[in-house]
Amino acid sequence: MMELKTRPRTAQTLREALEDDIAVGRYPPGSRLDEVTLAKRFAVSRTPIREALIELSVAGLVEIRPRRGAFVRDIGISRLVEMFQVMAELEAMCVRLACRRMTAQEQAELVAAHEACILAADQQTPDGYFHANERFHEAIYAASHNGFLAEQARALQNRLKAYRRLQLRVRNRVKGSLAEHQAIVDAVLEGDAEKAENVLRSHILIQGERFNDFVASLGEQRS
Amino acid sequence: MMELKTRPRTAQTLREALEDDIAVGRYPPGSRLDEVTLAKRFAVSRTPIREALIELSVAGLVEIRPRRGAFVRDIGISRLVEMFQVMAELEAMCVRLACRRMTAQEQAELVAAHEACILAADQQTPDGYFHANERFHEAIYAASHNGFLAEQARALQNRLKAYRRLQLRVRNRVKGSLAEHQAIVDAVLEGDAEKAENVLRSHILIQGERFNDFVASLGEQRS
DNA sequence: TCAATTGTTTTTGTATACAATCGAATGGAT
DNA sequence: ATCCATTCGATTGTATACAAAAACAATTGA
Repeated sequence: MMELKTRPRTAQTLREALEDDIAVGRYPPGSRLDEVTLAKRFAVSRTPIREALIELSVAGLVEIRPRRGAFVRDIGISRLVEMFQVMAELEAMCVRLACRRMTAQEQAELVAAHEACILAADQQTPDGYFHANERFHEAIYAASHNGFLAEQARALQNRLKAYRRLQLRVRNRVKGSLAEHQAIVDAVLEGDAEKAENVLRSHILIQGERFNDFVASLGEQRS
Repeated sequence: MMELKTRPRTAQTLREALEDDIAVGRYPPGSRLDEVTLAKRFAVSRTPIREALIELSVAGLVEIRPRRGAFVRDIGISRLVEMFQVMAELEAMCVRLACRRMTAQEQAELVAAHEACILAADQQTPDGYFHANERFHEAIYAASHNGFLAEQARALQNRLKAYRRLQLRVRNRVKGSLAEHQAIVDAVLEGDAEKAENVLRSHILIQGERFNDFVASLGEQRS
């Protein structure tokens, strides 16, 4: 047994805790989320656990099959590609708007985030790059000045988190990602909305494709 | 008092029932959704009511302020415009994909839906047009062959339902909507993805603008 | 040996009971 | 009369109890 009872100090919600556990692979896709087990783990009753699971199911991370329980949603590769396609379009929309509306501070933040990415890439710390990358994209969402769009983008990014993380393991992907970021920053600073949009769109789409390759290569190894 | 106890025969879920009640204006924006009242109305305990409210809050229709209850989300005019902007982009993406990938049956369904719209418009029954219109857009979502995208589009359309309904009351809007539909169908049949995308995008955006006008005109009346 | 049916056990779904918090009302002081 | 504090009521959040359904196991029959 010997389970850690719960996450220590941070007063996050149950939903967030479960979200992280799923993203980090503690509960792998397809696995069953037993209510009483979770209740014991977090030292609460089943009620708040159920409520958290319902939230996650609406958010799409978990699938609740009536009368038989909650399962970590196992996203097929084709659906994953679909999700990256939508993500690409949302982000493209974000930069397009950002080009027109972003303030000087927001431009500065974008550049700063980009430089943080470069730094993190130098240090060969993939997790560091992951976080810097999140900051970079967040800067774009915020600069769109469309709060609803930003929320949608964040929500979807969150759902894809686990897969994006994996994706960075692909050979030379960090380097490529960085070059694409550079092109995006350049286009934004030039005010070339169309170019920025196109570069960002393919920056995201490429992730879906690379992930596809990644999975395919796993399949080859096995055979 | 004299409340109807619950919707009669249809075995919809609690969430759907509340969704409809909100869309139809039974619970206007900003109003409080008292758990015990709802529980009595639907003749269930608070537990399933709470779970439904949580679903609605994640879906964005309801806002849960901790320790003080659930409220029908009052969407400000500017946020509404933001939502229509995103909706426009999602639908544009749908037709773009649909142009490339739709089957003959799907084309036929789109045309059929369009004809149903014309019919409903002739009969001057705004609610009839509303439903025919939903069918038309659903045809486009489905034809995108991107299941995730279709889900997102449906979800957002659902959130905007109440406002789209109101919006059709604007003078000559049905006529204009119909003309736009015709242009979309034409472009799709020609296989002109770019044209279809642009027409559909402005078809949605116009709704946000018209809604804006609508609200503004209400303001004038009051003063 | 395998299939099917029945009985047991586990787990979800719902109701109810209890605890904690918020807000309104009341009362007192300036 | 107004403002602040305290108390009481109402309502949310959580725990527990109960009902119903599904998964599982065992036993019986072919």
